[in-house]
Amino acid sequence: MKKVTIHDIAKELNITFSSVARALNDHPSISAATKEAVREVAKRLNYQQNKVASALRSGRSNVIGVMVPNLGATFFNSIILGIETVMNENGYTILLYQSSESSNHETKGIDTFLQSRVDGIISSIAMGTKDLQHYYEIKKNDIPLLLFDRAVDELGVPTVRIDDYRGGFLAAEHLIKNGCKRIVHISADQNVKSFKERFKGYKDALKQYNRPLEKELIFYGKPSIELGRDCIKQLHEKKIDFDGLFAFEDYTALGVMQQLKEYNIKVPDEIRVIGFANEAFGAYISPSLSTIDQQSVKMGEEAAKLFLKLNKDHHYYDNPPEQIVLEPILIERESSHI
Amino acid sequence: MKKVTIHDIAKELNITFSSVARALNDHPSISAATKEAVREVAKRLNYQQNKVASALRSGRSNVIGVMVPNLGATFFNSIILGIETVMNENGYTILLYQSSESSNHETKGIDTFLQSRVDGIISSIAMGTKDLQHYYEIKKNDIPLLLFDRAVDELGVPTVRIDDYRGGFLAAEHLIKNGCKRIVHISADQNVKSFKERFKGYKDALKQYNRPLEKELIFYGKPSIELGRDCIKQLHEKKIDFDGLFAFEDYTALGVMQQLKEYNIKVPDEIRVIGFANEAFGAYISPSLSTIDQQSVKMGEEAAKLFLKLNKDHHYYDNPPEQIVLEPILIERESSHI
DNA sequence: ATGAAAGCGCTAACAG
DNA sequence: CTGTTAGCGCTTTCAT
Repeated sequence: MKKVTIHDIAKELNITFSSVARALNDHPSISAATKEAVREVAKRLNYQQNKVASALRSGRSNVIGVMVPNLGATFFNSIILGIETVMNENGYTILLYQSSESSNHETKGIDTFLQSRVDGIISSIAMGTKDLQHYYEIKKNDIPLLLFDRAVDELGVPTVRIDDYRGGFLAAEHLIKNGCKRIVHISADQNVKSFKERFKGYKDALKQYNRPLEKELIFYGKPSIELGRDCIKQLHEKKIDFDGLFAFEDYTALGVMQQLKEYNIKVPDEIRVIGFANEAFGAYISPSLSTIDQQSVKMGEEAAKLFLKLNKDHHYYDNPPEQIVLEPILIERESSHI
Repeated sequence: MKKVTIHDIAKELNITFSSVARALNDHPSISAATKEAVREVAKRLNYQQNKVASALRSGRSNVIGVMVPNLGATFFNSIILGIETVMNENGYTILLYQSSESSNHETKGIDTFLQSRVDGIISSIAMGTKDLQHYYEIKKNDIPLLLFDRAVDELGVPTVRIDDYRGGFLAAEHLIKNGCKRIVHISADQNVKSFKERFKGYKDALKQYNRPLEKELIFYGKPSIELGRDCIKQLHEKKIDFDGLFAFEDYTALGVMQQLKEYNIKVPDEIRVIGFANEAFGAYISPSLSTIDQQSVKMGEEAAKLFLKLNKDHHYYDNPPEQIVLEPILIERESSHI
């Protein structure tokens, strides 16, 4: 079945194909009668606009490239949900790419986006990315770029993230207010900005409430259940005394709770625990896990909205890059309650 | 910055743009020397192929439309992960669309896919979809269509799903083997095929082990924690005796466990519970939840692979539609163990 | 092995 | 209000 084009419609009506095109695009200088007739024939012939041709000619594709480090993470899936919802309402479609935290894949994805002539790119930078060359390439091509979560100021593009510092502060403050005197913090690789910020929030909360920062209460590792268990084992072996624990992400906090249970140490009675990220499981384990919500769906929505706002008049890069910072939300559950 | 095209490269080398095109596409009848030279200049000028033009002319876009009912569900996110991984390795990019379980949205999405001249569509049908018109439209356009999970035979297209019947059977059989005499089943809307099949598996397991099917042990409702709690409340009020429970999905099973805990009924000692879907939280609650794994990532991978295989020689619809049925996997955890 | 030429289906500037 | 015309950047057939 040969695809029907505007030429077929034109022939049917004895008008030119450009009139048809205008009618279909609801151009003001086309009579209502013609529009009506064109639409009728278009429907009858089952016409489908060829967006590829349209994109080639007009230079606009109505496609947005969305790049995430990891499609396996709830956080990024929620972001995609937010972006897709808003973008779709505004007539854009999502071209999806996963960098798998690799700079190479990321570069390939961005190449694909540029080659596909996307109208913009919304991305969260892969952990493996040191050289930002491929991101500069986007700007050089004058393609709107927006970064979320794993953002970096150096690029000078709009960003949406949450206030990790504030999240860390809230978590630590919450434990302090719940009577904790010696609060352990488990963190990770300090060149991931969010983790560093959470740590900083913790430190400043201690300072503000006149608590000392104690080296023996700080741990580092890779986000995992195992990390949490290990830390508790170490604390136990070294007989280090503590009554609160703030883990930089929920799975680590989960490991902590599991290991404490094995040692028969009661949460929250003896140790109060809080995580970060508000993973789905936290509400269902017992005791349920207090945590900091990152508003991931909202982050996606805000990213899309900011993008659309800045792109409205096609002066995306004209002003200093706007930065949206979302408030983290303290979720108080059983694990931290006195 | 004006985009560089094959014409620019041609000018630079004093050859025609068609030679450049051929060189870049590694056409056999181009000398190695020319190819080399072209590639060098292309790199130097930072040439980026315009896929839009290529797609328009060739009729192939290397884009696959992926439609899911709900981007908020872990299940579909895992499927997307599987599809993206395999498709990406094979040079395809994913155009993503969410139907939100609405037939209208779904139709709009499929229109977009067709207008974007995708090379194929991989979809899971929205719950709200009764009329399959828009899916027939895809076939009429001779665009390869593959359905996963929410598949329907009527369309006569390749499908990938898990054996829900077998899953239901495995779940019920597992409870029987763990000594359960009276097994409750919670299901839902029986016009969702998967749910009906799970129920059928349950019934046949009972039959095979010479257990009667008892109406008072069967419940229906909308997948939710509340549903699980409600059922337990009803069973409790009516003082119905039971020692096993198979919920058609994990959140319902979670509600069951929560309510049993409130009644101080011990799982698994007094009641053994199993869910379906292997949601992330199941491993972390206590007692941990036994369930049936749906192999969602694998389902996505298999969908992509089958699509690619059938599309290899561009005779996608030439043979009777291939059906892949994945085996559900019984995950034995604490909630069902004697 | 390379060149010439046509055209995919549309948008948009210009002309009337 | 409608028609004419010229491409967008590429693939591909037919010549040479």
